[in-house]
Amino acid sequence: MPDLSIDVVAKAAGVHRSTVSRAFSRPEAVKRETREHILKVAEGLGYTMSPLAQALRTKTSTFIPLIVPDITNPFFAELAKTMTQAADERGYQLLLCVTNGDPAKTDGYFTAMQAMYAPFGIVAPSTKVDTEAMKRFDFGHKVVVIDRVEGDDAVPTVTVDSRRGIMIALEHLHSLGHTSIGYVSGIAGTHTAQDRMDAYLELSADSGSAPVVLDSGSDLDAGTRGAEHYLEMDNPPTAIIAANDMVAFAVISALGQRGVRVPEDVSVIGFDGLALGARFNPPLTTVRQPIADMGHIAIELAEKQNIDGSVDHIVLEPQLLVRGSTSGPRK
Amino acid sequence: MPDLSIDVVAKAAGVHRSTVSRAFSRPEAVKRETREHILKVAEGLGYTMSPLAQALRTKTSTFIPLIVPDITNPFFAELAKTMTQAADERGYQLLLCVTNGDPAKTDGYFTAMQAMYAPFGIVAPSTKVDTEAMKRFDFGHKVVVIDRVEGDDAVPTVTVDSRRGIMIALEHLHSLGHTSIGYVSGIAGTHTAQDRMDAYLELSADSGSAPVVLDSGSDLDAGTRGAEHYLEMDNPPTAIIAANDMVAFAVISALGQRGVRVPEDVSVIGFDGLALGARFNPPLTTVRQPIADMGHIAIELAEKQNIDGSVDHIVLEPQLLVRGSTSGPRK
DNA sequence: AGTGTTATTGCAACCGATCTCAGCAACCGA
DNA sequence: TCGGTTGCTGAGATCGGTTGCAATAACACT
Repeated sequence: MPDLSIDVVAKAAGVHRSTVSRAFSRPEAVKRETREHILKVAEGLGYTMSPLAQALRTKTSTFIPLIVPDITNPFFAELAKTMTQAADERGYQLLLCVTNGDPAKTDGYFTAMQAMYAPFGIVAPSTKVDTEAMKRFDFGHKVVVIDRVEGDDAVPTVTVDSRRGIMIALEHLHSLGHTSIGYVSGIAGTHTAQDRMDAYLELSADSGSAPVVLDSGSDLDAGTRGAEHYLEMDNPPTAIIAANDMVAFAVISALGQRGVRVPEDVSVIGFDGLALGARFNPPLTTVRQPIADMGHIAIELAEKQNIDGSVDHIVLEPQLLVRGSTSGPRK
Repeated sequence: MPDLSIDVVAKAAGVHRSTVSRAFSRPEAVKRETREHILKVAEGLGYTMSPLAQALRTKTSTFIPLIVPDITNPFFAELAKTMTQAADERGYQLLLCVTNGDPAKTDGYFTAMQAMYAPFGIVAPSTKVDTEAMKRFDFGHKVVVIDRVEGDDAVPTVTVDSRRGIMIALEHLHSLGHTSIGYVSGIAGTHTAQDRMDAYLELSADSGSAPVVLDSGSDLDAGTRGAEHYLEMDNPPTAIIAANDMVAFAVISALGQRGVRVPEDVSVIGFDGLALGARFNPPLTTVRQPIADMGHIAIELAEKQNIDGSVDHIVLEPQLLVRGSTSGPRK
């Protein structure tokens, strides 16, 4: 294809290139027939504007970075999926940035995105976000965080109500007759992770039963360790709340290897609502986060902040998703 | 930050901007001290070159698109993960493009990437790739496909030896004493999927036992249907090969819901070697694909093609990964 | 000293758009 | 008929770099 630039189209349409430019990016500024003619000619040539050149000139592109610690984690994968779509709908291109939990990489992405004139970015952190540090980057001012942040900082956030989620899990388990309910903390050192744990501790105490934290680690093996701890107990709980679905999988897997069956011997409930959970063995009962909504909302918040500088903190409602990993306690 | 352009740095360093440009992109063309001075000044200012401006001028960027049908599928997620890293190491930025199985989207991404001067791209297809159609796009000439393609076409590819993989699975099962081995086909209508199926049919016949295809669909429910089919059989096989890990998960899950236990009642072996499989219940025995290698190789192939136009077809060796979902047949 | 390299650096056009400003024609009311 | 809008289009500078070419300096050799 002979290089297609705006000038080529302009010549072909017999107008100046500034007119072509306007025909595309500010249609109302061009006489109707002229515009239609130009568009037709452009179409015929198979011409599309160069996003690069546009970005360079206008200092604003359509790249929007989604910074996640690990795309292999289905939660982030689902988030990425809905966000690509949400971004697409609005004419953005999602740029997936994987940090592997290295905060330094986040910084690197920030400056890179700044250089690409990204209008804003979305960060799904793996640690408690230090908004102060973040703000040291120009780009830190145009970011939406998918987690809670400390204080009511000037960074928009989307989260699900952790306390409510744990409450739902607890209620479900109570309604099945469980009174001794353990907890396995999970991957990621986010505020969200912290909140879930705190909520468990608090609500558990409220209901009169002593909390049993089987593991409070934040690495991939929390589930395995939690299961081991469970096995060592004389009087293990009859149900376990896992801080997230991945941990729940690990718990059930580790338990299964020792001959403990779910939900016959012990009930397990996760937190996330991953699609994958439906195909687990057994299908995982879980507290569902509206991941798709989070993706859309994150982008909306970002746009909103960009326009009027408003900083919102959206807290979504979790939902109980009953599948097969919970049942009444073993007699 | 006051806009940092090459001219600012040039002024600060007391040289012309072309010298600054060279100091960065063609170091050997600048006197050593000058270069070091410039770099120091730039560093002090916190300056980095605009990839956009560079791309615009040189007509070649560092964006490399990875086109996948579904990032939610752990196979693609793992691929994306290793590829981001591989890309990073070579100074590229991976642009994740999700098609959701819509071929039209692939076309769209092609032209978009062309416009961004991506030097090349990687496609992990969800259907048999039509290289002819692909070549109609300029960008189709700079793509590496993660699948086999028809004929020895002019498109570089990376795959794992499907036949060998199925053979490994079969051998493993045979060695455990299984003689009746079923097969559940899987997600994706790729050549790879086809090859696995064909290999099963052929090798199965070779070994004297009649092939039992429990399901040949290519959607997400293949596993579930396969399990149902299994349950309806009078003389079900004692082992099942699943076309990929996700399907294996679904099969085991569906079976589990009907009280059929793996591996006690029936052995199941997957194909992919997903990390997730280690945390399944039971941990999934599977034929491992060297996904990390595939990512690196894909990028190498692309670079190679870019440089000398060579088109290679790399076929990797799969490996048996024995975990907990296979055992001897039930007596 | 004169001439021929070779190493460095500056100059200025160019990549493909955007956008301000100016020019021009048509239209309006007095 | 004339000054004043209003609507549309063209000119040309600009975004932040790259690069071929020319200019200059430094050094070698006859």
